[in-house]
Amino acid sequence: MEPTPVIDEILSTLNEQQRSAAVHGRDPLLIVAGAGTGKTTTLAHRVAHLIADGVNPARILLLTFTRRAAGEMVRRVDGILRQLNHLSEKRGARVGKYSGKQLWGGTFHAVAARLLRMHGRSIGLEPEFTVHDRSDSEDLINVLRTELDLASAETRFPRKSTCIDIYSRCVNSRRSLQDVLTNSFPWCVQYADDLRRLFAAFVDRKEHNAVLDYDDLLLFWHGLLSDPAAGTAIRSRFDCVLVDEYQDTNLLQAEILQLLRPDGQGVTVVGDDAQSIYSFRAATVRNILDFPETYANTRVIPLEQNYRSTQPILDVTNEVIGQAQQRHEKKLWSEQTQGEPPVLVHCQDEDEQTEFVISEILAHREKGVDLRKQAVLFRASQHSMTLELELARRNIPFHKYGGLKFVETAHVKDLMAYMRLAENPRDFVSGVRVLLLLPGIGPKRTRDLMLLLNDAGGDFRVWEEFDPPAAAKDYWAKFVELMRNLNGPKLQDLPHQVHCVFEFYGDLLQRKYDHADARLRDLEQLEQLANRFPDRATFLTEITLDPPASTQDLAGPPTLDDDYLVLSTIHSAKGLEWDAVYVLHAADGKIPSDMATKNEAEIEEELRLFYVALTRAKNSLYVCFPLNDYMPGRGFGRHSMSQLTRFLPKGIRKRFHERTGIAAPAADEQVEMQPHITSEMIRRQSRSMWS
DNA sequence: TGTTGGAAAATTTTT
DNA sequence: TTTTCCAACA
Repeated sequence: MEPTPVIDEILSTLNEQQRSAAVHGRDPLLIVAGAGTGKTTTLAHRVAHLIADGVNPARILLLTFTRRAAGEMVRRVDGILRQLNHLSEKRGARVGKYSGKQLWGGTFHAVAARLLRMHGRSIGLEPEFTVHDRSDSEDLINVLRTELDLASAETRFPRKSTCIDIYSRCVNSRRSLQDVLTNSFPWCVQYADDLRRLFAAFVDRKEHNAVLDYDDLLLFWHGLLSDPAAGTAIRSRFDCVLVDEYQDTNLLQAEILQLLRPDGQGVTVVGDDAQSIYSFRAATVRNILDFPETYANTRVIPLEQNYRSTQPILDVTNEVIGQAQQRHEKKLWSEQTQGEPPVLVHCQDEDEQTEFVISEILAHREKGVDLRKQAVLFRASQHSMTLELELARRNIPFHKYGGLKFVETAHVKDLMAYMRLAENPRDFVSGVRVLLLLPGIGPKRTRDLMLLLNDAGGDFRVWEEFDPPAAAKDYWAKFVELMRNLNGPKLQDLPHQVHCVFEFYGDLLQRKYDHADARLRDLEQLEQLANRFPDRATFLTEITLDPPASTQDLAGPPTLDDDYLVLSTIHSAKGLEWDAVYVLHAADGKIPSDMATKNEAEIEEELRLFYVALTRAKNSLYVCFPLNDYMPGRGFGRHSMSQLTRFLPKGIRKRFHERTGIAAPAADEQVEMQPHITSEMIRRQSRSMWS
């Protein structure tokens, strides 16, 4: 079917490169989209065009990096389609009603979970599996490490998180243990045999417990596609597959894409090699660089016109990324030739940096730039601690993205473990977590009770026979009743289930943790959150695969007059933009991070990360660096580390306006401006300090 | 089972 | 400097 004149009209808002990407046929397509070049717009128009061209939206798969990105994409596609329907009707053209709501969208992991619940049975995977997050996997590794007696070796065995890192990298980069150890974890090579035993047990145990972890979701999806019957079934579901942020996919994901569309027909990938920042998760920039060789007849379309930043900012970002050794040459340009030069701020110490950033943010607000149009970016979550305290003290609302999340706090994990054990009584890690909360019950009894439950086929009634130790007497009967009720007919309603767990667990929480009040309020929020999910399995899976990124996400859609500043790790800022951007701690040791300068490849990734931070800015860009700073393990002082980031050599510095920070007011002055502190501020603060 | 002390190791980004 | 791990003890 030829595109209608109506769709041509809608596509007329795109520039030439964008339009040719949108109307490209079914041959493999690689869109190399520089920062701020209208990537989302282009992709949304392409999807709308496909649908208008007769492709059933339910047969389009849109793989994104976060659920937020997926939601945004669906919203945009739907908007374009509504416009299309409207225009067609006005012209009296006969067109079917199009909708973007039926699109398959989500992260690789979320889509994997959906497909595995639908088709898993055909490869012998029961659909009732629960999903483990990273810390659950660490817990399981820890159990197995003890069982296999690996911990008592004379030399120190790698810690549990290192074990998971190694395992995960093997799976996601499709490389052998030996290979991964030699290249990425050379100090663990001596444990190769023990690790192999450990991982074998890990795989067995996950199967036995009916759980899948992040890596399994991809691995099993890959397996599903490799199976002749199931693979054909999945492949026949989709006509087109579009992948966003392709530079941050790993080899396993690239193979999944290839298995989905072996000939590349209907495949579109979008990305920017200059923004590849997830190699620690085994992402490889080779996926996007090698795409044209992998798929025959690939058309490569670059997007170079930037609609986000002013030219003075682009001049700097172009030069910064120009320092990279391996990249696709491209020069971003903007029609907005005028603008303030970016500012390089020399601060004596972190307090001065904080003072400068806050006063500048307030000045911008005075000039009409809302707080929500401004963002403070940093390399590591910890880097914003001082700023957060000061913002709270001055009553300036903010939201922090990245770092420790709500669902990773111990009390939320506890509550979720009850729900998960009810959903899947074979889930050993969740069972252990829940049982250990009871006084008088330790590792030994926990193990026995879980084995008992397993033998009973997951029927919690077997626990009624158990004679609890004195300390657990008060709790045991109530606990078993709770677990039975969670799976009984009386407690169908999900928020009510959460509430019942809350009532039982609240008591234990107060015995176990400090800040009990704040934690209890978190759990109330969780109860509210449960309202948004249709059933328990969906709730558990979604919360694990896409946890609320900030506390704001829990409060529901923000109201219009709700203005707040954004604080974010650079990683979590990917794909976003603000009028004014402040980059903190642009000093060697922090950017690039001390921990990521072992080799050239790592340093180059830090450079790209810095590039991502700078390219978030539309009009104003501030890069701050404190001269005197605290460095872990070295104490406080003026360090050689604390010099301006190596990513801004003299030549590039010339493009900045340089200035000094603002000294913090004297101590007594500060006391005078002390505002009232709300519980919300304290909660926000304390939350970020728990682990 | 639960707590405590001491030694050793790590210190970032996240689906 | 702080966190994590493990062994010994109550």
